Amino acid sequence: MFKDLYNNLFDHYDDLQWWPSESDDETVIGCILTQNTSWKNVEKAIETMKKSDVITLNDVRTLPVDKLRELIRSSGFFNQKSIYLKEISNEIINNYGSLSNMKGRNIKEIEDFISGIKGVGNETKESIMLYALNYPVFVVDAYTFRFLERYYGLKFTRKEIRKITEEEFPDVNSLKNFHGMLVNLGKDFCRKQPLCNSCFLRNSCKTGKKL
DNA sequence: CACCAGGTTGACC
DNA sequence: GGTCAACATGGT
Repeated sequence: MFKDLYNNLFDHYDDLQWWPSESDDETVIGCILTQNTSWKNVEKAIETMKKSDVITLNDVRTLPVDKLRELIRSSGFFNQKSIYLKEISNEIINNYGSLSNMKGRNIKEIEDFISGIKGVGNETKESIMLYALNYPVFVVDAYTFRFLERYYGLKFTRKEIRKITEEEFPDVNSLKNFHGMLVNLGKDFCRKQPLCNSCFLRNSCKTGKKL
C-alpha cells in the first residue's frame, strides 16, 4: 500500500540516515526534547547540554533537575521535559542498566516498559524503539497523519499505519528512512497545503515552496 | 501581531 | 472510547 509512496519519496530524498544524533543516548534525549518543538530549538538545547558535559542518560540521571531545566531551556516546555528526562533516565538505568542492554529482547516487553514511563507517549515510544533500540516499529507523527490522509484520501488510525508499514517494511532501515522522509516532506511544505497533490513530487508548487 | 514546531498529560465527558 | 487546555521557546 505504501510502497509506491516510499519509492517516490526515496527518489527525491535518498537515504537520509535518520535519526540525527551521535549516540543512542542522545537519540533518546532528542526524542523527549523534540516533543511539539522545532528541531532547531532541540539542537540548541543539546549543544548547551554538551557544553556542560551532559551527554549520556547517566549524566542526566545524576544532574539535579534544576540544573537540567536551565540547560534545555531553548527546547521549550522545559519544566515538564526536564522531569521527563530524569524519569526516563532513571527508569532505563534502574531497570536495564543501559540502552544497549535493552536491545534484542522481546519487543512487547520493551514496548510495554517504555510506555509506562511518564512523558513518553506513542510517538516518543515509537521513536525510541526504532531509532535508539533498532526495533522494527514505525513512527507515526502529525506529519504522517496529515500527509497520508491527503495523499490517499483516507483517514488512517495509528494502529492501521503501524500495521501496514511494519508488514510492508520489516527492515528497520526502511522504517527509519520512511519516517525521516515524511518529516522532511512535512517541513518542505507549508501547513495549510502540506500535501498539495498538484505539486507533490514536482518541481514547482502553488505554495511557492519547492520539493 | 498571530501562528507554528518531528507531543504528552490529566481532566472531563 | 474521544476532546481539550496547558505547557514555553524561537522562527517566520
